[in-house]
Amino acid sequence: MDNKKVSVKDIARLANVSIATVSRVLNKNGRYSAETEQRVLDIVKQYGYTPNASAKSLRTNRSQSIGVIVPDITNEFFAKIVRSIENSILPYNYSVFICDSHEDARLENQHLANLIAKNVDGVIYISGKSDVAAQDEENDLPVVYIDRMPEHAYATVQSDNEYGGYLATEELLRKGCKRIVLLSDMRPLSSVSQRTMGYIKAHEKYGVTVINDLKADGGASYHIAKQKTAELVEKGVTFDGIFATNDMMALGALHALLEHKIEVPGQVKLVGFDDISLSGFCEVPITTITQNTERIGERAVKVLMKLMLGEANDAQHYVVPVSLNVRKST
Amino acid sequence: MDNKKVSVKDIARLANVSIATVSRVLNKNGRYSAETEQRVLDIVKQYGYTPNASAKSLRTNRSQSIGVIVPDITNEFFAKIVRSIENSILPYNYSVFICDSHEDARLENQHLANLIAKNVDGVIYISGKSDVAAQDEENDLPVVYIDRMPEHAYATVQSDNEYGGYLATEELLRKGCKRIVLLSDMRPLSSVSQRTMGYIKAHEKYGVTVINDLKADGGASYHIAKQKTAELVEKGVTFDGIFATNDMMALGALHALLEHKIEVPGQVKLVGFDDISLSGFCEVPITTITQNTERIGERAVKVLMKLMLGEANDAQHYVVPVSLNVRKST
DNA sequence: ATGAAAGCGCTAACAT
DNA sequence: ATGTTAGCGCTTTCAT
Repeated sequence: MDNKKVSVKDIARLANVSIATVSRVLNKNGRYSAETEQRVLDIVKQYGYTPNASAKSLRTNRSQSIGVIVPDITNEFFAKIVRSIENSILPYNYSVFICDSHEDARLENQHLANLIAKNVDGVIYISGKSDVAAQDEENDLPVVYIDRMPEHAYATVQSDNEYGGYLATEELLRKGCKRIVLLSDMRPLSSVSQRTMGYIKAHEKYGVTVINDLKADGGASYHIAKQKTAELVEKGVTFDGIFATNDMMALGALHALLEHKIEVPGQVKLVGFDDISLSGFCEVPITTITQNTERIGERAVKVLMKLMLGEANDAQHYVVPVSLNVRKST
Repeated sequence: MDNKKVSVKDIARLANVSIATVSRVLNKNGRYSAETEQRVLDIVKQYGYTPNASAKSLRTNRSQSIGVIVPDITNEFFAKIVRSIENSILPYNYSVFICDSHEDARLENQHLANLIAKNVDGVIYISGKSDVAAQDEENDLPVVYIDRMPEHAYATVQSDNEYGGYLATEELLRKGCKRIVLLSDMRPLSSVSQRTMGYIKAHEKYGVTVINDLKADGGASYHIAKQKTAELVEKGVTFDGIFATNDMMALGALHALLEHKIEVPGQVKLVGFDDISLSGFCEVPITTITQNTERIGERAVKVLMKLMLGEANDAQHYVVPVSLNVRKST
């Protein structure tokens, strides 16, 4: 965007070589003398030449950029993943388009179309879509799904959600809880059902019966969780533990309990999931499952690079470990 | 990225027109019959044709994408702005590159260079740089600065920081505080100095002397604020109010006070800035200044569009209103 | 080791 | 109203 942007042509002229040679030097393709290389590089530096990405992209059909589609960049958990993705791909000199889908499938598709039109080399995708990846199959765009796994996804990276659910529930069980409410997102997200599975398995392991009445489904939001919890209390349901499938819901539950003068962890113990900073900073710091956002982002980039370079011969599925972060609520 | 991507050429052939006509239809440049238009559009739809952005960009020298440089996408305040920017520019069919600078000037420059190489049409920039915008002047890339204002910036959008600082301090003053600690980021950020100015003006207005010993500078972080506040208490400094220039710092202060058994708002009242959700969810919900992230993003996009379209004849400086959100800490 | 030239897909003169 | 054509800046055969 300089007033008069210099091009290969200019560099070639100034260095007394052909444009082909300039291109070779710039791309380290060999077949030039050390001397020529130096000369070209000097001129390049002197004139602050940078190759025109559009031209390059047009010619090579690769754009050196990727897209990342997230449900809500405002959510710390997703923001951290995005940040890790960016950090991890920076060394490869890729740029990243961020698309916030607002948990809306229509917007997701629009964004995906935009990204394709922009010639991205690959996409990292946290999709709200529970099912298939139909349109991704058509075009052979490399896509790695993270956090939520649509069926038939070829490449995925996710936390060990089931074990996380297990750990969370086990923590409650070990601290003596017998009637544990499962406060879960009702959307058909793989992450949620996996966490639920962990909840069930922990019960089995500890020989405690899962009580279905204690399931309180709803949206993933703070408000719904708060309301659902309040309802349970007001209906007189007895319970001594809550496992919320994410921290925002755990926080909502906490507030509902506190408002009803129920002591945490005295009367009811509480575990969340994600480990967003809110869970550590609230009235009663909440025990939670830490997701390693750093690792998730790194791994997603690694896998995507593999796909983009055509080095992946078969499906790529990665699971990153989670850990229990015990705080005051248990 | 389809297996065999269709091009204007294909569409032209299939529709029995020239490629020029196809281009005209697609860009609504007129000089074609309604009938031709229909035919072309049908074919386009039928074959799912999308123009190659690289080619278009190469030809027109515009990429239909912008860059956004933020200090920390993980910070809810910045994330909200990013989201608003995205929402606002979506209708124009621009894509946005996100660059997280980690508050690091070197990274900022690298990102900026990358963006320029990627041919972005403009940049929205939350810079850590306190000074100038030297290199932006060279290349005539449209840049709008938000939140933090380097000197000589041509286009800026920011909150009414001074008034925010005034409102915050006034709230403390009106509730009877006489000795108000200013807990501020020591980095030379325009936003901080403006808020400080508001703090001073409020004192003047209410005839209360500003006590310089009560200034506690430090980084913008939770931990530093907590530590600084603890120090004040331990040194036996008397104060009855704290104005922290952002919510994370306010939270740090709150925790330090609580740990020292100082009642909030009983003994010390506290006001923050930003209105991130954390400030509403903590032990003692913190009174704060709400920044209208929505409006900031919208306005930034409006201004940037103006610049990109060459419609701005002179410097563009916008200030968006703030408001006081009274909670429990005052 | 180097150069000439074709062509990626598109837009915009310039014809007609 | 429509077509022909040059050329954006680059990579990549194919020569030499």
